[in-house]
Amino acid sequence: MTARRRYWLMKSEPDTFSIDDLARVRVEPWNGVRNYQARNFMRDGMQVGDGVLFYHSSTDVPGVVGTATIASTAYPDPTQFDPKSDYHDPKSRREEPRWLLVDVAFDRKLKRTVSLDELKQHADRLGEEFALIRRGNRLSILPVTAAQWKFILSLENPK
DNA sequence: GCCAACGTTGGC
DNA sequence: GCCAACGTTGGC
Repeated sequence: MTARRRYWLMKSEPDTFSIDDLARVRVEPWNGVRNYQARNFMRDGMQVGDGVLFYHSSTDVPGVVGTATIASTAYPDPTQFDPKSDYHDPKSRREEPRWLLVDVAFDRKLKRTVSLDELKQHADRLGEEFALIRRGNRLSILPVTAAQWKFILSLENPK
């Protein structure tokens, strides 16, 4: 039985891990997520084969820069147990890991950045409830509908 | 660098 | 279980 393909948006700071980094390594364990809502999306929502909009945050022009594919279901994030890691969580126990990750595989880099600014200009098409374009949104993983996915990628090609 | 938004922590 | 203080995210 195959679940219908779902779509997600995943943020990354390009100084830390960019779309070019993903293009180089091809598959990356998406470690460091320390937010329960984002974790739950990985744990309860993601399936192998789901589509990912790769988003650059905290940069000159924040926006969608590429696509990727979910390459594993969720499993424990090893960095939570590493005292030397920035992502170390001393309260997490191996018998009951608090934080999970999924593997993300490179798909392609967009021909240009579809900027946050542009997405905001199309709020009517994306829907007011689309969390990315709402003020104060800090969630690093968000669900995207099939219609949003299609529309955002259509913006890649200028008219 | 500033600051609004908002999730988390901890005292009560 | 409330909520103030604190820390982090992320756009600008």
